[in-house]
Amino acid sequence: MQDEDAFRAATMYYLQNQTMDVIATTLQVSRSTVSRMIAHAREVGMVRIAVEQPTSRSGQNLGHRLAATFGIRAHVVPVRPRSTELQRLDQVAAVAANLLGQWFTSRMVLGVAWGTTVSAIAGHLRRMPTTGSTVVQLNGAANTYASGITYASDLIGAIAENFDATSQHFPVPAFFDHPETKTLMWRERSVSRVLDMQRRVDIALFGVGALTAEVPSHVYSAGYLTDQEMTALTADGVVGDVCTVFHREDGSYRDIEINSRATGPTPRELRRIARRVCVVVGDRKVPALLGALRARVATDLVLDETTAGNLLERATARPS
Amino acid sequence: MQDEDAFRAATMYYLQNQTMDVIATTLQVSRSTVSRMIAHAREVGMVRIAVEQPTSRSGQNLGHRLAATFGIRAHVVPVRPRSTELQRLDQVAAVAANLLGQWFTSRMVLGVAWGTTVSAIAGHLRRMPTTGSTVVQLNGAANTYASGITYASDLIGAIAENFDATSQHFPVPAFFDHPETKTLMWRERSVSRVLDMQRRVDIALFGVGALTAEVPSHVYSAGYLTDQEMTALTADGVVGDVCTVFHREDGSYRDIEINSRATGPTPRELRRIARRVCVVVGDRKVPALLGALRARVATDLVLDETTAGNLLERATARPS
DNA sequence: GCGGGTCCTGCACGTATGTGCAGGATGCTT
DNA sequence: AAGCATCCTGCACATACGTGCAGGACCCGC
Repeated sequence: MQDEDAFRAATMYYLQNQTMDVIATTLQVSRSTVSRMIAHAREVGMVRIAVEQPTSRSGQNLGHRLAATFGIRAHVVPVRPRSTELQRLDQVAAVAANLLGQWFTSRMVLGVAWGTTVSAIAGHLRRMPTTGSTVVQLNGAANTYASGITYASDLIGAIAENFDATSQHFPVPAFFDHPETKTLMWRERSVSRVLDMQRRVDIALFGVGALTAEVPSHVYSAGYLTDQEMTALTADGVVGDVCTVFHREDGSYRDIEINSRATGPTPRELRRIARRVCVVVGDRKVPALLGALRARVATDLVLDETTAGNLLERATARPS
Repeated sequence: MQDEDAFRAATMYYLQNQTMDVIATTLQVSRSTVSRMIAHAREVGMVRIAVEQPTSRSGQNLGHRLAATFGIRAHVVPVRPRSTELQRLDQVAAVAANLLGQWFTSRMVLGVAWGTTVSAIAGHLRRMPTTGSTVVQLNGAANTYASGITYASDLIGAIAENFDATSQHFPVPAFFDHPETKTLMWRERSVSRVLDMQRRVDIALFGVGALTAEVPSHVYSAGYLTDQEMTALTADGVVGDVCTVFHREDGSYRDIEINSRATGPTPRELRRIARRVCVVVGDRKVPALLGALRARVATDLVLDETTAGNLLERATARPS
């Protein structure tokens, strides 16, 4: 049996730290095969590696300070000082994927937003079979120009497949044009089924969108919003969004017209979810992130250390 | 900060799988230092590695068959077919130590027996700081000839130290000469304090002693039992012991005179403990192990695969 | 301020590990 | 049964990693 030998090899390698040569002899195969078997074992999630903050030490480091400031669990990812934002995204996504793999188990429901960040995370997931679990899309994804559904749909599908979970898509646009349409659609059974599932989410996974971005987030670039809408948002003091629901830097999100047409859960709705994992990379996202944290959308924050530093600085420099 | 950098290095290495060279550049140290930092991180338990049985597959393998036969969780350790018993002990102990490290956390109470097996496990523990936890000795250790206390005491102390736990010794002989002495001692506060702690044990760790051993177990060799007592045990059909309480191959342990003078918990008392980890190596221990399992002393069994094979064979060949 | 610890680092070397490639097995198709 | 595609293996090489050793920083105590 394929996996059986991989398990033996992985056990001998990681738990008993034998060299691959010894394992090869035991299993009567070549050393290279053992190398491949162990790689396989890692890929299918048979091997789980966790690195934990040493418990001691006076909360002087970024992680503890973030935790103390915002009442969240912070996972600060070390990155090289001069790495590009894309590299950082990759690193942070790798860590987030690992964490998700540890937290998500059988019979759970995972809610995911869609976007560059979540997509990067999906790319780093390591196969981990579960049973009876579900992956549900948190916000709509079709826009006026392209259906956009393929993208979000592939993403959800890939994540679900990774966990052997069933996937639940959300067949609505990111924003409705008219609030009334939303009200009506929300009564459709095809939609309300998804909404029901969203209420059962155990872990939510999302990034934040930044309105102020030099490189605009997917939501703003791909024709989801008109110029007119963008202007209105700016005038309202909006800095970004979480799951297509916009907010200001102080964490408020009321009286923002477009939110009545948005399809994702509001911060208030999100807060009903036990574990809410927010993954962020990029200094330009700091104001949006600050607002998101003040709206208490996250219980866990995964970010690179430079962004973390900037976030803390801005949070303490301009207390809301 | 020492640990801080080790954490960064370990994260980059294990979670983002960067090469040590890259990490060295980032941290501005030499690659060898990074290698040492990561080794350090592993040693202090900052890195946790678990290997899990792939969930699938038709319970044809030893682990599943053992689990099904005895209603326990079985952890079968792969070993080289021609390895010596000492090597196997080493391998199995490494795995057991790893499992213990995963299970034992802050504010728990760990009960340990003492003996060759437990001693080997202690040697493989990786440092893992906890708070508010306790390690308590499960059975007495002084015999007629030598105090024996040093040995058991060092063992308990070493395990406790590994977890930053307080240790609770059990200052009584392995066996009393007269049952009445036991009764009286059990009322002493110094003893009853330990007994109270034993009742709060969350995880128990022990091996099994085999009476039939070619190489006799510590308990039988070191002058703990007289020749006369050994003869009596054999006549009674005794095959081995768990925590100095003897049992027969069918799992019964009543009407064995010496048990009334033994200091360890009986199977019945053990069964009150939620997790009971039995670690066994050696074919000669199979009959004793079989009896122990039938007495339901264990919830988790860690053993090498040849012993596992023999155990299953004997269990099915001679159903009690 | 000087000898003698102890601890830590980088170097250099040998060993352990990952991977492109080519040959062989297996299984499916025609 | 031959043809073809796919998968798997071992070889050989390049790379990555662990560790003994020697030099330097630091800390004491006198």
